[in-house]
Order: sequence, then structure tokens, then C-alpha cells
Amino acid sequence: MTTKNVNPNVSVDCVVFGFDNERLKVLLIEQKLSDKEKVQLALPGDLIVDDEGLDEAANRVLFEISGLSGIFLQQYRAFGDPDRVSDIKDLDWLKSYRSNPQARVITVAYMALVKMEDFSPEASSFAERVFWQDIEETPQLAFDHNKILFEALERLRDDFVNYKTGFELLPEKFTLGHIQRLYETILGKDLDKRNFRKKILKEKLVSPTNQKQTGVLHKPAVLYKLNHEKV
Amino acid sequence: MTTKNVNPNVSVDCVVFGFDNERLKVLLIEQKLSDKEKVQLALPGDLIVDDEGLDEAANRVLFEISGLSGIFLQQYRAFGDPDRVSDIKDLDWLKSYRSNPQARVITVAYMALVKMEDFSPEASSFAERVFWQDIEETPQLAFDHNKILFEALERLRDDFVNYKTGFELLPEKFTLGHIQRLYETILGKDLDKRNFRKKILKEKLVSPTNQKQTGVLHKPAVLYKLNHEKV
DNA sequence: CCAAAAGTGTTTTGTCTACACCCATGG
DNA sequence: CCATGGGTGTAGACAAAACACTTTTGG
Repeated sequence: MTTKNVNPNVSVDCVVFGFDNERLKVLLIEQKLSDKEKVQLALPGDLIVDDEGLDEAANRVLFEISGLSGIFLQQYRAFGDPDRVSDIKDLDWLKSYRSNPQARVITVAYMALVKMEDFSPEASSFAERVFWQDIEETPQLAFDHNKILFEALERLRDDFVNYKTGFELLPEKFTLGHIQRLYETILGKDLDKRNFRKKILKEKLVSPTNQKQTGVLHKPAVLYKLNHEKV
Repeated sequence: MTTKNVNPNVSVDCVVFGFDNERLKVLLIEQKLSDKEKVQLALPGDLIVDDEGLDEAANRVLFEISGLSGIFLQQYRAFGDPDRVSDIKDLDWLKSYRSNPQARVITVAYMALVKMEDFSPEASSFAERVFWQDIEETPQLAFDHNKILFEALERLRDDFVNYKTGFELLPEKFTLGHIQRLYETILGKDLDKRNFRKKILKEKLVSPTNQKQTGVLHKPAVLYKLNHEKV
């Protein structure tokens, strides 16, 4: 597919995780393409533009589809197999959106955790539609995006084993039960309630508010908030 | 420096660590350049060629300067600041070696640990000279290579804190004292001999041979070897 | 009064740290 | 016999894991 002496296209792709108090979600887009038959789902991403750093490009992509800025995006890997975008299913899109469609595409992958409540998806130059996808039911994605997503998930789990992250996925006020469900979802196993609480409280990354849950059909839980100074 | 609509150059750079039983070393090259006044030191690296994956390119670079293949190279970060190669000191080299010298260069950084005894440095297409540099005395390097090296070092230390890596830096047969000196060098602090031995032996990543050191002016130590299955 | 999740301590187990002396070799 | 690093065990502090019952609310 590639031709001699053509510099590669370089893009960034963003794996944006959210959590709805029940299941882990990832932000996907529907590619913009006139032939509706061939539209595919993909991770949000775009070619970098001149004079733009990689982090900057990733922030731009996230901003364009969400209006969010200032979110912590972590670069975790570059993907550059020469044939990673050469699958037949991806050709139409490449032809419409790349000024050098014959050149390979190297992508730098970023991941971020966001509160779903902060999020208002917006169509953009590269996305017809933006939506949250349940991670357990991820469909086939364009290019090698299933692989890119899989590696982000592995990285996410690594970040969770030391119990020091993930609060970015929760709403402003949350219960210890919410955090525990989040950890259980991401680590894929049940955790002991008492031990979990001891650990989380010892880290002092969250502190109780003087509010409680309302409208639940059981004993209402104390609401906690993030200790921003400590994170 | 950059011009509109020119795809970036993409390179790989390799941070190759070695250990001489005393100090940590990194492999550097002297850039090939006709004006000897302007020659700089740099990490070994090269533009990727068409139809070559990123890992493949990194392996090629390492092979060209060392004859070594099959070494585990770990990608750890892409660097893509738009002005990372635009310093005046770097211009001559860019002009002689880049078919698109006006385009920015995005580089994907790899790190590797090698046994110095396996290593025979060789000049190559991009290197006039190849040599081991003591890490404590690293000079100014071309481009942003000091930063790339610094991040590799941080990553290396992270990999060491759990005491499960680093044996790649040691010769075929080594003593527990050798491992301890390696860990002390990389972690930058003294470690308790008894506790260190307990930990290393518990991991079962090394096993004793029935040989001992010879020619040392103290009690000869048992030689250990790597348990290849476990790593 | 029932269902559902919140909230709460103690015991056991394993891991990490600190610490001091004798041993085998070459010179 | 001296200098040099090799080799060994134990006690105390701390962290992790296992485990069951009472409480508060809405329905």
C-alpha cells in the first residue's frame, strides 16, 4: 500500500473511559462518510496538524467531540504497523479523509478518564456521531482500534491495582459503594467491603461530606468527594 | 520551521543500557557529519523506512550498531513537540540526513537492557562511532535526546522497584553481589544484603549453578544463572 | 416486616526492616 | 595473619486478608 519516500501520516487516537455506576464505557465515534453502507465505528482521533504537539493534538480531539478541556490525557503507546490501516474495510474512509491516502498512518494513543456527567458529546470534523459504548459489548472497530482499546484497558487495570486512581470516573459526590463497584468492574473481581473501605480511607484521597444519599431503598450512604489537593 | 501540508518524518531512538559491574552505561553514537566541528553525540536512531513497523525499525537500529538481534526492546514513549529538532545546533545534521529537512520529526523511543559482554559496537549508516557512556557523566546530546534518556532512566527505575528485572544487564553467570550492586546503582541507594538476597531468591528468577568465583581475593561467591522460563 | 445496601473490628497471615558475626580465599 | 566481600537468622512493625452481624431506609 505504501509508496517509496512518502512520509507517514501521524495521528492521535483517544481512548476515553467513563463509568455509569454499573458498567465501564468507552467513547466511540461513527466515521463521517457519504456512503452510509460503509460507515464504521472507531475511536476518536485525527491527524496531527503542523506545529501541534502530540499532547496538544490529543487534547484538541477530545475537546472537539466533548467540549471538555483540561482533562488528563495519558499517552501510552504508538502504533505503527505498516499495514495497520490497509484493511479493505478502511479504504473508503482513508480516501476521503487523507491528503496522502497512499501513505501509512502511525498513531499515538492516549487514554483519559472522565466523569460522564461532565460530558456532552458533539459531532465534529471527523465524527458523524459520538456515543458511549459499553466496554463488554465492543463491536468491531475500524483499523486496529480494537487492539488499541484492548491495550488501554490493560493499562487501566494496571493503574487500578494500587488503588490510587479512578475517581475521575465518578461524579462529583459519590459513595464508598460507588468506588467499590468501579474497582470491582475494572479489576473484574469482588472485593471485601471492610478491607476496601479501610484502604481507600487510609489513602485520604477522598473525604466525607455532610450529605447522604436520598431516594434509595436501603440505608442511605454518606457522600464523599475527591480531595483535589492530594491527587 | 515546519511548512504546511508536509507529513512529519518519523524516527525511532533507542536507549540501550549496559552495566559493567560498577556503573550504568548508555550506548551513544557520534553523528556522521562532514563538518567535524559540528559533530554531536546522540542516541542511536533512524528514520523508519517504508513497510517497516516501529518495533522492527528499533530492532534494525540496534542491530546495525551492535550486530545484536533478538534483544527485547520496549517502546516507552513517543516524542513529538513541533520544535524538538529545530535547535540551531541540530540544523546541519538535519540538512544532510533528511529528505524533508523542513518537516518536523516525531520519534518513538525504545529502551533495552543488554549484556555488555555480548556487545560489539559497529559504525553504521547513521553513526560514525558507537561507544558506552557512563550515565553519570552524560554530555549534552543532540535534539531532545537528554530528555528522552532521562525518561528512559525514570522508566528503568520504575521497573526495578519491584525487583523483577535487570538480569539482562548481567553476564551469563553472576553472583548475588553483582545483582545487588546493579540494583544499588540503578536505585541510587544502599540495600541490606540479607534482605536483598531473601527477596531475589524468593522470586525464583535466578538459580545457583555448582560453580564458584575464582581469582578473587575474598571468599568466592556461588555463581547464579537466569531462569529463562520464569522471565 | 421485608429487602437491600451501609456500616463497623478483630484475628491471622505474610511481608518489610533493622541488625552482627563468622567464613573462605589470595596476597 | 590480614583484608575483602560472601554468607547466614531472628525479632518487631506494618500491611493484607478473612470473616458476620447490626443499622437505616423505602416499599
